[in-house]
Formats: sequence, C-alpha cells, structure tokens
Amino acid sequence: MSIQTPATIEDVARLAEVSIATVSRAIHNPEKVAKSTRQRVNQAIAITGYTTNAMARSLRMGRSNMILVLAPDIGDPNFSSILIGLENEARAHGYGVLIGHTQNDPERGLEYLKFLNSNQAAGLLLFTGHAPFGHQEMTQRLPPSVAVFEPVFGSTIPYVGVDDTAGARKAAEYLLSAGHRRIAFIGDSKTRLGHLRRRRGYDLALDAARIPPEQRMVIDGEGTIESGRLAVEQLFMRDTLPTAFMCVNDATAVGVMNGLSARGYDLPKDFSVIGFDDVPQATYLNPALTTIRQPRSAIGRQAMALLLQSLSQPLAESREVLIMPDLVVRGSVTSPAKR
Amino acid sequence: MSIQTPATIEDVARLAEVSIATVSRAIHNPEKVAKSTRQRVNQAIAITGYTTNAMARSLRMGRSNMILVLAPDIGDPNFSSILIGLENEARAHGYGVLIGHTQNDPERGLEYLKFLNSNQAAGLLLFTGHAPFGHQEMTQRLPPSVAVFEPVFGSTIPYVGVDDTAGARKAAEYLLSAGHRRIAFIGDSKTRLGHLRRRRGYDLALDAARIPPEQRMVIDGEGTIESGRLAVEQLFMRDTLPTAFMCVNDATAVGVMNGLSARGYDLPKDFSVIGFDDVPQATYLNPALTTIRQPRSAIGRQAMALLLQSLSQPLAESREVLIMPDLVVRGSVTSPAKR
DNA sequence: GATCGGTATGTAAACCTTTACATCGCATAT
DNA sequence: ATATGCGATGTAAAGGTTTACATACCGATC
Repeated sequence: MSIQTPATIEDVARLAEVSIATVSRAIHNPEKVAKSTRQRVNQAIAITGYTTNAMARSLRMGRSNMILVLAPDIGDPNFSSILIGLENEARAHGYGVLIGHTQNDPERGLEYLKFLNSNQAAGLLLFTGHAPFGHQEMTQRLPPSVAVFEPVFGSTIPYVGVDDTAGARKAAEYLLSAGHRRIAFIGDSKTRLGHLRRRRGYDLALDAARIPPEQRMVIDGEGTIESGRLAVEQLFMRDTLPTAFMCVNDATAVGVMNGLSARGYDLPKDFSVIGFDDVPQATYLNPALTTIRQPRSAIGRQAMALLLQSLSQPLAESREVLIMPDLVVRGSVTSPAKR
Repeated sequence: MSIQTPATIEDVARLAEVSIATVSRAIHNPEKVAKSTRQRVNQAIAITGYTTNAMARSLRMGRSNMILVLAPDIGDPNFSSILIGLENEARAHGYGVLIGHTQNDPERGLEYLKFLNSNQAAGLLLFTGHAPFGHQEMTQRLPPSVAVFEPVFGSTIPYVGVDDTAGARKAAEYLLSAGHRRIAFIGDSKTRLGHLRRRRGYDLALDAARIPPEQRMVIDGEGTIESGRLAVEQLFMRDTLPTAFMCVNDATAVGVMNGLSARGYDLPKDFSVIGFDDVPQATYLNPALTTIRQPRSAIGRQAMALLLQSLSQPLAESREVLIMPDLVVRGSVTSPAKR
C-alpha cells in the first residue's frame, strides 16, 4: 500500500552479484554478457521489479525515445485518427508519443519547448498550422520537427498532409459533373495555407469547366460550424443563389446544412452540399455528407516516418509529402433543382 | 541554422562570474542572493538563452512538475473540454500537462507507467474508467492518481465526476413530466460504473412515479452510436413500443435518432429522445437533442485540484467528488403522440 | 581588539544511467 | 613456457541540476 521508492540499477546489481555496468549491458546489449550472468540479472530484475529510469537514461544519452505531438485543439475530429497513425509508426520504431495541448496559447507552447530543450522528447510533431511560439529565436534550437495535417504558415518545416488542391478539385468536378453551374465556395481564408489550396482547387476546376468568374460565389469563413451557418445568411442577401455549396471542410458543411434546414429547405432536393475531411459525424448527418476523405492514418504514419528518419539524418531541403484523397459519395449531392 | 547545444547552468555561471550554486539560487530563491549578483545572473541568462534542463532537475529533485493524463480515446467528445479544465487548474499551480493515449492497450499503458516511474510526471489522471494496466502489482507503486469522468472499476482511486444517478433521474423525471409512461432505457451495462448509475437513476425515477417494472424496457448497449441504432432494431421486434427513449449517453441518442429516422418516423412528433453528456454535436442534430449537461470544465478543474492536493498530503480515504449536472432542454422531447 | 551573528557565496555530493577504458582469466599459437 | 588475443566483467566519469555544509566577509557588540 505504501509507495516504496522504485528499484535502481544498483539494487539489481547487488542482488545479481554483478556490477551496474553488467546490468546495463544485460538489458541493452544482451549478447555482450555471458548467458549464466544474463539469467541471474534477469531474475534480479524480475524480483526487484526494476524498470530503467528513463529520465536518467535520457540525461546521460542526450536523447529520449519520446516524440512530442503539439496540437492547438485536441478536440479536432481529425486529430484522433491521425494520432493513431502516428502512434503506430512510432511504436514500431521503439518510440513513445506524448501529446501537448497548446490551445493556441504561445505561453503554453513555450512551456512544451522547454520540455523539448531538456531532451525529454527527441522530436516534435506540429498538428494544424501555426508554430506554437514566437518562432524567430526559438526556431534556431528546435529539435527535428515535422508539420502534419496543415503546413506551418511561413516556415520551412517539412510537411506531411493531404493534397488539398487535388482533393478540392475532385470535389468541384463532382459537383460540375452532377450538372451544377452556380457553385459557391464557403470558407475562404487568407491565412490558412490548407484552405487557400482548397480554394485553388475550386478555381482550377471551374476554370477548366469555363465557368465565368462572375458566376462564382466565394464567402469567407474560418472553417467552423458557426461560420458555415453565417455564410448561408450572407448568401441569402444576394440576388442570385448557388445550386451547390462547396465547403472548405466538413464543419463548415454542417453549418451550411443547418442554416439551410433552418430556412425550411429540403436537402438534398433544394441544394447540394459537399464537404472536405470526412469527419466521423459525416455519416450521421441528414442527408449523409458527400465529402473528400482525408487519408488520416496514412498521413499520421508517413509524418512519423519522416520525423523518425530525420532524427538520424537531418532532412536536406524542406519537404512536402502530399497524399491524394478520395471522394466519398453519400447523399448530400444531387442534380440541381429546376427553378 | 545549426542546432547548438543548449546552454547549461555552467555557461551562465561562467558568464556571470559566480558559481553554479548561485545561479541556481538566483533562479529558484532570488531572495537568497544579493541584488547586484542577481542582476548579473539574469543578464547572463538572457544572453545565453539558458533554460533549465527539466530532466536533470527532476532527476535531482525526485519529482517533476508535469502531470500525465491518460486517455483510452482522445477522440471522446467529452475529453477536450475536461482537459481544458484540467490544464487551467494545473497551470495556476505551476504544473504542466501531458497526455498519453492508451487506446485501451495495456502495453501502452505500461509504457506510460515507466514514464511515471522515472519521475517524469508527478501525478496521474485517469480519464474514463479502466486502469490502463494490469493493476495488481503496479497499483502498489502508482504515483498519486485521480480518476476523472468515470470511476475506475474495482479500485479505490479517488474519483471526480458527474452525479450520474441524480442526472439520470432528472432526465427520466423530465420525460415523465412531459406525460410519458412507456420509457425505454437504452445502453444498459454490467461493467461501466457510470452507466450502471444512470440506469439506477432511471429506475429511481420510475419507481417514484409508480411505473410498474413490466412497462419498463431496458436494452443493452455499449454507449456507441452503433449500439443506439441496434437498440432501435431490437425494440421494434417487440409487441409494444415506448413513447420515449432515454439514452445512456448522447452517442447512443444519435444512433437511436438515426435508426428512427431511417424507419421513416418524424422526430420529435412520433418519439421523444433524451441523452446524457451534452456533447458539442447535440445542438446540431435534428431535432436538437434535449440532454443532461456534463459540467465538464468544473469536473476537470476539481479533479486536478484534488490531484495536486494529494501530491502534498496523500488522501486519507478513497474519495468521490460528485458534481450535479443540469438538464438542457432543446427540441427532442415533446408530449407522447396519441396512438 | 576579540567575539559573535548574519548574509552571501562556493564546494561537493547526490540523483540514475551509459560507456570508454582497464582489468582479469583463459585458451590458443608460438 | 611465454606471448597473444579475446571474451566477460568491473571502475569511474559524465550528463545538468539542487542543496547541505563549509567558508568568507562584514558590521555590531562587549
């Protein structure tokens, strides 16, 4: 019941009647110690319940086997399955994963940076844009880092994520192929790189279909449910309406569908909606949301692989790994209503 | 551009022309060092960009200022706001928070336990039931721990969470007051303590209203969306139907509403549904879900407070802190349809 | 002027590892 | 019989802190 202090390597050594060096070797280089000795050591370990003090180990070795994942919002529905990808890959290479939640607060970011500076983690994974600290000075002594899911704005940190442009283009093309010509883009942004690229995919597709710019409607938004709802209101103050809503992400799409339902429209009969991300809820909307699927676990896996690789040899140039997403057809897109 | 090794306390000492002891004191016990010296040290710190190596510090002191939060599923929509409560409270006391994701895998739990054994974290917060490791041996040398959101089954670990029984009772009473008499309970469980208690709240309320046991319908379920959907199917194989569904949590309610819509029913006209938790999506369902709101940030705050307190003086007995939840009325409950 | 008390600082040990280097035995080659 | 080499083990330093204890200094007290 009482908390005894954990056994140290010395306790094991004493019990096995060897030196601490031998214990250490028996654990990490078993082939370097005689079989009989090894057995005695292992027995002693079992008896004492010894588990090596990772902190002392990292202090001595100048590197740990933990990777820190920094996320501004762990509630992001994309995060959890990306994380699983990250973890599986890390695990396969003998690394553990810890998560830090910055809440977009630079102070908290700094706190975790100290954690890194103390070698308590060997590498850093940045989830969703924005470096978590004033990057000028700190970037200097940053450990190996990789951005995942969204590139870090204005930095050269290597990035692994979806091919936003191509994905958005697929979405727009699907809308076009269903017969839509007046397609609104909801969730335009000046600062979020991933969203900028999705906007570009939209433009590319509409250019190719020779939809003139004046038939395009583009509404700003920060990619939240609320922003989608708002966009509907703004759009209804205009004289012409779109027949389809292409949303920068699923959250926006939820807001749009909500706003439309609230106005008494019947989806997908009256309007088509398409999203981007394929968040878990997408299936449970009514109608179920047609969207672009983020290959989340692949992204996680590859991001971690890149990071782990850069631990041994620093990456040459800044790199971007883009993964192609697929269209997921559900019920929210139909041919445009005649009106 | 190149990664220089971080400055150590020695670098600072040399620059300020004092001993390392004085530097350490200047940082942690400023009143113990002369003003002029302190200034020199601070200057040196600024120049070198020194930040104390938390690992060496913890190694020496035998305790860190990080708290580890272990979650089997960080995708749980309840997790994120509880976490914020935890973090804010921790921060106010000079502690940082790290998250470990166990995915219900005991191996991973063990890995994080090693982390704790190395004093890399001073305390442990267990989110949502189930100790993350075979607890017999390990429980012995567990650091101060608190369970949050759901008690750990069959353990004496202190617990902070919602008053499930009282909350469920509120829900059932609301349904009764709306005129319902045939109320089904969806999501019964034998192993999840929190769910057991919600079931109890249901029984208590129906007892008080003198609803005979044969009019109660109780369907098993593990609290997932899918389980809710399934429950609807099971229920429709019976001869009598309920007029209202009381769901063990919101996820189940989503499944139930989905199943009902799929069968062509019109909610809330044909059936009433009530949930428990008030997850963020609850507002966006159609109809918006009437439910019991988890006081999430309060739970987080109090759990961390309890843990931090138990760091200085071990808790006497096993404790449970139960917080009373409120009913949130939205659109999914009406009077029963006449049929 | 010697003693005392108090404040400011320094010295060195301790926390728990890993690992370069040294040592020891023993078998093989000469 | 001596030299050589090799495998198994031990010794001790190093990694960056904190802190008990020792020292040095200075002003005040007798």
